[in-house]
Formats: sequence, C-alpha cells, structure tokens
Amino acid sequence: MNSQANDRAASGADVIDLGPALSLRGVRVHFERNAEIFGEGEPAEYLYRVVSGAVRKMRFSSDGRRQILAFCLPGDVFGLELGDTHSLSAEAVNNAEIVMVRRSLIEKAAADDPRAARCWLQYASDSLAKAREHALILGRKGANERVAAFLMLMSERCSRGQDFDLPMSRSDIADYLGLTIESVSRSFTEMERQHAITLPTSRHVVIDSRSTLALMQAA
Amino acid sequence: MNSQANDRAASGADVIDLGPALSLRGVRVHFERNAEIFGEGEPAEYLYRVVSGAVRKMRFSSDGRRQILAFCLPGDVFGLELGDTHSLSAEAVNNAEIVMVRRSLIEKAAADDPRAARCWLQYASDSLAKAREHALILGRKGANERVAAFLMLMSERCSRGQDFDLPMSRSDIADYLGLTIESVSRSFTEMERQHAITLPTSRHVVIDSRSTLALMQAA
DNA sequence: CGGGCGATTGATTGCCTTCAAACGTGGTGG
DNA sequence: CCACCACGTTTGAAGGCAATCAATCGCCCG
Repeated sequence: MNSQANDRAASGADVIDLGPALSLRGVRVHFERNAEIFGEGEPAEYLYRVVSGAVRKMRFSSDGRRQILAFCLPGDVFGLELGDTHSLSAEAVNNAEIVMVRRSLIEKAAADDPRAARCWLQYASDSLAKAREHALILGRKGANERVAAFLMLMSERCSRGQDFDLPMSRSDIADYLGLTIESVSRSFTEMERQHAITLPTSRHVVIDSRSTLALMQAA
Repeated sequence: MNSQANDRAASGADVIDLGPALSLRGVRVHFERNAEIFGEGEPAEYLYRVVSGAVRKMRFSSDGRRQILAFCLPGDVFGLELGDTHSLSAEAVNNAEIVMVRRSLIEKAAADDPRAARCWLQYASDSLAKAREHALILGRKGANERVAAFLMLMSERCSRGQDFDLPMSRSDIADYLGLTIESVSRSFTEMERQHAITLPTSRHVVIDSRSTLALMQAA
C-alpha cells in the first residue's frame, strides 16, 4: 500500500532528489530490521534516501550510552557528508527499502552547477534546523513535554488523519529523547489518562486532542 | 577608527573569511553587553563575525524558557541564513566588536564561484556538527558531566595554557546546558573539591587536572 | 558606606531513574 | 490447535539527583 505512494512520488523510486536541480539515479537496496547501513568513521561513499521503512541516526557516548540524533522516514535523505567519513552511524529501524547514490556524483553536479550546489546547501540547512529543534526538545526539562513534542513531530510526519503507526520501539524513543524506556512508557500512559491520545496497540497512536497535546508540549 | 578600518595592516580584522575562496570586506560595529544583534524572525540581511567579545545564539520556548544554542567566540561566523529571516536571536554576551557583511555579497560569490559555494557548505556542515555535539551534551544525564563537557569545550576555545576566562554568566551556562544556575554552581564547586579545577574568581577557570575533567565528562 | 547583582550554599520537594515483577503479543514447536 | 517461550511494554516501589525555595556571601559601583 505504501509502495504505491512511494512509487508515484519519485516517478521511479530509485532516484534521489535534493531539489529541482539535483536529481540522481541510484540503486535500491533492502535492509533488514536493525541492520547497519553505515557506521561512524567509515568512508562516506554514498548518500541514501528512505523509500519505505525507517532509519535511525545514532552515536554512542564514551560510556556506551546510545544517543539517537534523528529518525529518517520515507522521503528523507541521509548520509550526505562533506568530509571523507561518516560522522555517525545509521541503522534500519525496521525492514526498509533504501536508495543509494555515489557521493562523487553529487560532488560533480555541485561543482558544475551552482543550482545543484544550492540544493546541497538547502539540505545541509534543513539538517541544521532539525538538529536545533532536537536540541530544543532535549533542553526541555519534563519527560511529558519531551514525549508530547515527539508525538507532535511524528504525527506531522506519519499521519494522514488522526492516527498513525510509530515505526520505532520505546527504547528508540527513549534514546532519542534522553529518557528511559520506563519514563517514556509512563508519559504515554499519562497522556492517555488525560485523553490526549489513545493507544490501540503500543505502536499505534490515535490523537484524540491535539490541543491537549500541544498544551503538554509547551508547559 | 575609520582610518583603522581602512588600514589593511589590520590583518583582515574587518573581513569575514569563510575559507580560501570566500573572503569579504565588511563593516565593524560595536555591541554593548546584552545588546540584541538580531532577533528571531527578522530579515536576514547580514552575516557576522566576532572580532572580540562573545555572542550567544538563543531561542525561547513557548513557555518563556530561554535556550542558548551556541556561544560564538572571536573568529566565529554567525547569522548566515539560507532563508529570508533569522531562525534564532543573537545577543552580545559582553561588549563585543562584530564585523557585518551583506548576505547578498555571499550569495553572489556562491553563484559565481563553486569554490565559494563549497566554503558556505563547509560552514553549514560545521554548524551542524556543533549542533549535534550540543545535542549529545544535552542528552547526557548528569549535571556534572554536562558542565565538565562544557569546560572542556571552552578550554579548547579560550585557553592558551591551563587557565582562561569564561565570557558568560552562570545563567548563560545554565541555559546552554539545560540546567539551573544553582546546579551549575554546585557542579563547579564539586569539580573544585575533586581538584579538577580552581576558581580564583567565578569567571576565571584554572584547569588543574585535565584527565580528571575528562573522566567526569565521560560519566 | 550602602545598594544591587551575580554567585554560592543550604534545606526541602518533586521528578526521573533504577530495580523488579507482571503483562501481552507474536512466533515456534509439540 | 494449543502450549510455551521470548521480547517488548507496562506497572509498581524505592532511591537518587536536580529543581525549587530561601538565605548568605562577595564584588563592583555609586
């Protein structure tokens, strides 16, 4: 069902599109749940685009704690580096279809065409905005606020109505928000108790009151 | 001071340098302590470079809490946007000399010269790396870890030996690290107690044991 | 000398983490 | 088809750490 949407959107799903002036044909690859796509420090030879499924970008702090910096959902491009190596790791959250394009193609396009360079710049700028938004969430003190903000984000990305499926586990959410899985779970329960959401299953979220959710996010 | 500005022997103090291929002459301006340099949502007509002093980049969450996203120290470039408006505010932490350059000059240079475009890209990429590092600090759980990590960062930037001056107040540090001023103060005291640092004054930091500090940073 | 501001210290509260156990679901093998 | 296990999730109880409230200190400046 979602293959329909994706096939249509890319008019050939094996293309990576960074803007009107930068569209490149690539190879489609399948990654299984929890498979590593690339690791921190590895040579950055490709960039990637999610066709279906989800990807987590992550790093480990020196004491072994995992930090998830972002989730990539269908349509998102990731792994594009300026330097020679990847500055973080990427894994498939669940079974995922990924398109890969050699980075050298991007570099050539950017060197030849200023408009392509601008597309690349736009991508970098968007990444920065997302990273700042994430830092803002992490700066929030309360667990409920963080989880509410996360749900608002995900509903904008995933939802075509009032409900959607979370691609990732509680553990992933916890590592993204700087909390424990127990705290995340408790926040979900609390939001259900306040009739902001309903959870038919642990992964399926129904937004009952967007305003209540927005309230929890702000305070 | 105009004669100073025209003096090329100023070794480019009134020049913004984004790399070998992108160097632009600007105007030097003075900002007083706590003066706003630009506000969130304002038109982004200039980019800036710190000559002396320090600048804080910040946003406010919906409930009024201030979040500092980064400090800019001498040499740092800030305020360069791809869109029409600034995505955050900037204020002088203390009296500061700032060089301003019209953004249109950068855009023209980038459109004409691919190497200039690449410098801009490099700047964006560096900003992203810093934002991620910040997110990593905020994701760490302990207050001591955050403050230790902050001191390590600042000592790399500010210090030419074992000691340096912090340009910003405890309140600024707290809003950067997602803590309260009391927690920051207690962490400083704790690090003094462990003989990692000494504080001759509240702003002047002496690093007594970099290894102890590194240990606290890790966890 | 007095006032004001930032920083430190102390006492208490509250929230999140930790440790622990129970629950539910999906998958496998009997 | 059902029993059973594994895994992710939820819930409970207790402790720890940072926030909060409040008072004092030190310093700069008038």
